[in-house]
Amino acid sequence: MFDQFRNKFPLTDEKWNEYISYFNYIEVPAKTVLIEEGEISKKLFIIEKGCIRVWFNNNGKDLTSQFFFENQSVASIESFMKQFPSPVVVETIEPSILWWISKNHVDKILEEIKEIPELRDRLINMLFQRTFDYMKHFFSFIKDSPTQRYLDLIKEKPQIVQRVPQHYIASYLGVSTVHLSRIKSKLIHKKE
Amino acid sequence: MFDQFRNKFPLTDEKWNEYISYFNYIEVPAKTVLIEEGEISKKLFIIEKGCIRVWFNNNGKDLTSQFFFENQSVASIESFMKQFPSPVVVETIEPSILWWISKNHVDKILEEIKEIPELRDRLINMLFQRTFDYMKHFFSFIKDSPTQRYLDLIKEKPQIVQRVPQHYIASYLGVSTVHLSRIKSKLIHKKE
DNA sequence: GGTAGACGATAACATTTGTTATCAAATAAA
DNA sequence: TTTATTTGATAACAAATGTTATCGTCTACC
Repeated sequence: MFDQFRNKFPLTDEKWNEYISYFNYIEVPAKTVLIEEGEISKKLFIIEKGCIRVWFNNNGKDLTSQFFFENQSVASIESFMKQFPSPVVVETIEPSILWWISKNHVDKILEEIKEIPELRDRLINMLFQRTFDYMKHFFSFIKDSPTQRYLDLIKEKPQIVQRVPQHYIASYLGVSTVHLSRIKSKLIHKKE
Repeated sequence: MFDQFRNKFPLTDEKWNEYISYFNYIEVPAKTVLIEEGEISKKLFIIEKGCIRVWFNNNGKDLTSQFFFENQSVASIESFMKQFPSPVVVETIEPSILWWISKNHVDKILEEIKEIPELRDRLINMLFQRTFDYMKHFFSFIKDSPTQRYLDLIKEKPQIVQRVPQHYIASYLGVSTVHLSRIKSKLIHKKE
């Protein structure tokens, strides 16, 4: 699992092995809640196999903010970084194989990494990149119609459309399940 | 202008004076375009007095993404950091007094700052914080009604409601000017 | 002072989207 | 296999929001 990333990190073998020894292997069924709403998140997950959804409860309505797949890391990021109650639920969609690492160990790694200029700069770039990604996602909400957002999703994140049940996609796009059905139906009839 | 920030930066007086010498003073009237759409942004601005709007053009429609006021720094941030064409326009709303600094100088300062652990960590925290702010803004779009977003705006950013013309606020909230008028009107009648 | 432009309210109508309910198909569990 | 659960489509109606047009007020500028 971790070997594929080995060459991306200019670390000694000792450090590398120390870091990967912090990770714990688990297998979980579909619909397993990994982090509950209100919980202070102490774990960050890496997905070896499977699919995870991050969502929050808005007056009983299920609102999905992100999906994650193989080789991505997942956490209730604000809760994990700042140690306050998680506003979101982190939950598997498919049966999944995961590796998790504790907050303490991540902090330790981060502190050490910051002293290595190359990795420090990469962390900073990653944070910039994340901001840009959020901006992009955010802009699409104000400027595009749900139909356009659905078309973009098919184009840019086909995995989501293929692997995720449609009502989760609706909650991700910010429309009702009924309306997403309508959108799909209209798209099909236009094509013909 | 810069003295008020002096004690926040653990720098020698020489460094501090060098850094502030990079800034250039300008005064501009209302509706001055500081960065055009498509331009590669070379400047970052700090507002001494006035108010700035960042917006982008979506099929002829004016969509506002952010407002900035006194003591805030403004740039077409993706364009400035990555040097690609700016997707947004940066424009004054009121007559403004500004200080700008060039990309080269910012890069120089950032490189030097990264070597000072306290400032480096503050930069990293700032980037995390920015991500969280974007997430928050983004979430409010999917979970709240325009009426709720307007009420939040009054509560959390009263400056915007007070100083910014209403049609810009509508474009910031993602609704038509007519609809924002309706929202205001309904709120007034409910209160009575 | 007068005039043009910017700004905001409102009405009438069109379009989009949500809600509730029902049904059918697929899937998982027993 | 049988049954329950999940998933998705569709119809009918309600609510939210956009569009276009008109009008009044205010402000900047000549």
